[in-house]
Amino acid sequence: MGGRLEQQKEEKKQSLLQSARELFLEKGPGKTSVDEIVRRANVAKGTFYLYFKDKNDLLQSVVDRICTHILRDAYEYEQRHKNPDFVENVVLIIDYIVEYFKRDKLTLRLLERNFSWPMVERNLTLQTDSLWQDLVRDLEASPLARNHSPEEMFKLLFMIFELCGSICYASIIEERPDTIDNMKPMLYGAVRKMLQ
Amino acid sequence: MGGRLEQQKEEKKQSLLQSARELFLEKGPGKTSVDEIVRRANVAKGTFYLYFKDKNDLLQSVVDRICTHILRDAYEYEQRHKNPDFVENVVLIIDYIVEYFKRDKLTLRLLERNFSWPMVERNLTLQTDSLWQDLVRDLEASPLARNHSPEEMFKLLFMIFELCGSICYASIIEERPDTIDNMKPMLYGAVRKMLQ
Amino acid sequence: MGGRLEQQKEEKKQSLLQSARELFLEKGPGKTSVDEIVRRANVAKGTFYLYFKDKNDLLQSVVDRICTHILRDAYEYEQRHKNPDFVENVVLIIDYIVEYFKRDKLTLRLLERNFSWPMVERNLTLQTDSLWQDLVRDLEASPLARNHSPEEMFKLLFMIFELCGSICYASIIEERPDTIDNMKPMLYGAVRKMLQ
Amino acid sequence: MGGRLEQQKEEKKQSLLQSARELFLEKGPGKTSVDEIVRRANVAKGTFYLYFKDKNDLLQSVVDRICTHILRDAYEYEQRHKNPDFVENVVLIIDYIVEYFKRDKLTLRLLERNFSWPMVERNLTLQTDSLWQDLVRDLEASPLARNHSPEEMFKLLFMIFELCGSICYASIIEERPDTIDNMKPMLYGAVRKMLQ
DNA sequence: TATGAATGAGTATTCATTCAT
DNA sequence: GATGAATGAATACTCATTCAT
Repeated sequence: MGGRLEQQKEEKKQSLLQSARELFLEKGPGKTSVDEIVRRANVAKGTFYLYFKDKNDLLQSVVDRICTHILRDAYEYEQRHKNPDFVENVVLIIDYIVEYFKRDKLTLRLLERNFSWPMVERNLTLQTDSLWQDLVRDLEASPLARNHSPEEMFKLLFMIFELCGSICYASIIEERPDTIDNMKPMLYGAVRKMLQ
Repeated sequence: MGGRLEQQKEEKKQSLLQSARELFLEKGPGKTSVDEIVRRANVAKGTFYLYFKDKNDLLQSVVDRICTHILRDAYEYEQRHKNPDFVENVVLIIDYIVEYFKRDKLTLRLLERNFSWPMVERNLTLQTDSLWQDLVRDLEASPLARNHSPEEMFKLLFMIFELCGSICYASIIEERPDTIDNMKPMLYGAVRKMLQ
Repeated sequence: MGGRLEQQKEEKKQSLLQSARELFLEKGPGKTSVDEIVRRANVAKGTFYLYFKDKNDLLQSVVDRICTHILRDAYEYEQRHKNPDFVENVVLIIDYIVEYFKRDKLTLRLLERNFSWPMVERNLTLQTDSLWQDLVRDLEASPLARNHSPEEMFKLLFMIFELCGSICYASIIEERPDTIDNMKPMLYGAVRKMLQ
Repeated sequence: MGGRLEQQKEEKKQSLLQSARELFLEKGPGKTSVDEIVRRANVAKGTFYLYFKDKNDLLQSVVDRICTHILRDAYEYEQRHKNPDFVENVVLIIDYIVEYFKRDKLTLRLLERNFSWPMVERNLTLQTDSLWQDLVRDLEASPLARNHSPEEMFKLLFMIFELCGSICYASIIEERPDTIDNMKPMLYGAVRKMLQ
């Protein structure tokens, strides 16, 4: 009993989310109308407002999902290439993200500089997710933890991610002050120094 | 060199710029209409398009002016408090900017994370301005210059400013991940490490 | 006579009526959606249409009930304060209504100028209700009945109630052309003259 | 200098007013969209908002004009059929209005019970208009003026007009409690009594 | 140069009603 | 009887830009 209806509802929501993501990437959220979204999702206009408060609410959901996805992949990547040095593991994560945005400029443009601490933060804090629990464990086991409280370490990571987001946007989207490939050594250098 | 006329034209442009700045700060550029701008500037609608290509062009000008202003003040502040250590002079500049945004959240909100390397960059490169020529001279005279090419040093500074802008926005506007006062030690620590 | 079921149905209807009345008073019928009504009544959307043809039907019912209620109270009041003069008894009823609306502007606003002869009229005509039968008996026994047919007397009363509704609305809601307290003497004077 | 542009502007406004009046009469203000109004007026959507704050503002203007027009005609009619008795002159005005609404039910429906004291009142008070100045003079010269202050007399007239509006609406539109022709004697009787 | 009237495309959101379960 | 998900028509209003004067 029961599943059918719930399932159909979930499908509609997913359809909306999917269509919106595509259109936001193609034309930007500002230039995307609710009309287009529902048309592409094959859903009635009113249905949209059954699942989302307004266009911004939907945008938020889309961005959240994208960020979560990227971060999860980044962490998995780090797990697969793990090495003994904590600092290098962080660089690994940053590098994954940089490479991701190099391949997917559209997403970077959508996220603008807003990449994701909302997400990271929430995940780190809630720790509902075993992936992040592991990351936290790694953090706390790192040599850095000797000189820093957990809170300080979070702030440090926060700064690193903000820096990463800003530099990606500036260099990949605007080639400012140079291409990302020319910025990478300096960026990673900065990350390493910050974690000393 | 028909002074009178030129002067009147300049006044209109300034008036437009001034009104726009006020309104952008009060309500954000998105919620400010060209109509309101010209009304406040006491200028006819059509006149607007004699001086600016479109609303975005105007926004750009407003932001440029604000950034230039802040940076100039920051540099002057640094000149007045100069000390022998190059790194600490950079921290001085950053600190001035942070304190400025603490006092003037509205401006920070307007600039968003977009604070201003557009400006700095251009100025540093063009070097039309004696203030910046001095900064460049200082840069090149610093111990850092021994291990870094001028270009690398610019990039390093670029990263520092981006980091500063991002952290100001996150912490001052959204108190994320903490208040700016609690973030400051970490931020300045990061800056110092990056310049080692 | 399956009491239980009938009772539950009646409860739903009452609940709908009650919620609607509250909302109509608070926000006006135009600004009240069926959605809100059913939500407040703890009833499913579809259920609404089991009990009422549409929103207007419900509004009609609400207004009817309110008018019936006020008129019943007005008549009871008159019965308690009865005096030998028929004209003064009518003034008593009018005064009760005026005072009621003075206390309850929200209801007056909902009724607008539409106060209620729909109700009175119907009741007087149908005479299903012993209260009104008494009023009619009083009417027919009054000195006025000597010069007027019963029909004329109804019309006269109709006019008096319409006048009362209009003046209440104008003076209580809009203080036009003056406050109700300043209008009262003139209004009651007019009523007395009309009944001469 | 001059006229041409102002004239064109006035024409647009008139066109809007005219189209709106037609549509409001045909379908009611609620069922008339701004779209339809501008289409019929051959004017762009935005132009509408150059001349009127919103649909309600326009409705207000339309109603004002109609009321002014009817009242002016009523007064002129009275002037043409003037007789020595003040009371009968008032009845003349009321009768003109009743007959007008008998012929033009659409307008009555549009006005609903809201006929027009806004207008009368304003006109009487402002007295910018010689027609109304005459009416006021007549009022003050009438025998009634001996027992009543000017203010009381205005209130009395106000009540008479409200009664007239209510009874017209009820009897002409809804035949409640009877046709207007059957109500007329009673209505005029009431007016005469009220002015005694 | 300067004006400001005119434009009309563009969009988010609401809501009464239905109907499959 | 009861539900509540789905519908999609309907609508007011904004605003950047142009162009005749």
